Amino acid sequence: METAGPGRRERKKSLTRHALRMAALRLSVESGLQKVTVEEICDAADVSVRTFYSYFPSKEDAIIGFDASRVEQLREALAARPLDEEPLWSLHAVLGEMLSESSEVWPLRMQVIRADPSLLPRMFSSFTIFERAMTDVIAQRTRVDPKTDPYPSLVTSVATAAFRSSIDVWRSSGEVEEISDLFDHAFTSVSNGLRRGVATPPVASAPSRRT
Amino acid sequence: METAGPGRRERKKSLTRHALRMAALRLSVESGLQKVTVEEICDAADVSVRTFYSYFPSKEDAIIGFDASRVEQLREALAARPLDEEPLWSLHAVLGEMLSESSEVWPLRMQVIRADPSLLPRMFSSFTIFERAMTDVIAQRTRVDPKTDPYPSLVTSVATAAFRSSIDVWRSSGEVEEISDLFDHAFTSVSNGLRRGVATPPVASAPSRRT
DNA sequence: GTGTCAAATTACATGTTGTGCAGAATTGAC
DNA sequence: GTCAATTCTGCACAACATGTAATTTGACAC
Repeated sequence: METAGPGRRERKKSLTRHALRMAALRLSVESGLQKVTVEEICDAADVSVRTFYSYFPSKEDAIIGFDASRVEQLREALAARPLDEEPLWSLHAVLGEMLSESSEVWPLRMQVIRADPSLLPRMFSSFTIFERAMTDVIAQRTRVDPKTDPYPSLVTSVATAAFRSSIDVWRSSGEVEEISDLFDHAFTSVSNGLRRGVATPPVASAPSRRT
Repeated sequence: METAGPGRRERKKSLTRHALRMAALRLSVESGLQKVTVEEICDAADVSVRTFYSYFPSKEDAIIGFDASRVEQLREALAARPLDEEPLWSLHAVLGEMLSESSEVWPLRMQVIRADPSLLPRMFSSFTIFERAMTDVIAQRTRVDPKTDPYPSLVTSVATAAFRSSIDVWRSSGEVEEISDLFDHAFTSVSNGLRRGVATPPVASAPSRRT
């Protein structure tokens, strides 16, 4: 055996974490998050209630929270973008990757949110750590101090705003349009300065996201 | 007497609401929101705990929540903007008004947030109802259906993103710069498509906000 | 294997939050 | 003054979230 990787301890931890998250999702899909108690989630995952709170600060975070490990992945993804790319489009690439990730949690997550839309703002709140990471990387790449130069913070918050808006419209339109189209369009529109009436040509200056 | 206005009932209600909010703010400034219990707030405002929850859904909302009445004011402010103004700049005007409002709550609010920055994301979450209102008005003004046309949603979320980012940078820079300058600069930058390296001339295409 | 240490899990106790409910008090209209 | 509607209140109660101390588990050296 050569799978050095993380030891049994770390492996069990992420297993428990995942079990808790999936239990929370599955139960919430059935009955709605509000009707599910932490105790039920823990019974399903076979851990004590107290342990739950050492993995997630609250019930909601098990559903819509952002993993610190995931943030690191995305940080590296952003750092790997070509240096001459406009930061806005680098973020487009990273967020697009996030959007199209075919994990098992997204469909369930969306189902829970559909039953309780008040979770959506809360989910976007949890993007804060992600935004901070992106801001840092962009500041590094553009060689400015994020504490004084507003640019890195502005680009990331605008990019996530485009992301948010795309999901919102996608949802309120009955989830009928292709979300990646809305997403691409949003970035093109932002890149054009959001001028009204400017017909945004279908992904003109946008590097294509899918290979 | 001719002050028809709202009757004694409504007047008392907003009085109680305000008393609760101020009590929550004052106590939180002293000890931090987490150390303050709802019971203490209610004692200070001289109402029962049960009554508190008929005014605010949670303790945090008393501090950073968005009044429905305030949303209506801002809705009207947006509707009153000239019709030929770019929506982005209409929002700039409305949000700017909000930023420079010299209410008694903002300084206290900011002090509480300074002691517990995790309230900031939560506060922005409460902007949701505001964003929905703005989206509606802009859809009306541009004569599109906000359910299918992504433009209104996109402009508002980008505008609030610029707002958010300005506050963030203002805070992390030690609150030393003039926030309205950061704010104006952010909108100019967005209007220019966020292109890096494009020297954003100090409020070029921006209509001046202050008379 | 055995011993040792650090980390993780656990049960227990506890304070707080948020809600349902039913009765008392207040308000405004007639 | 009567009456209906609204608001406030006290009480009960489930669920949340955290501190603490004891126990179990994994990692590592010998």
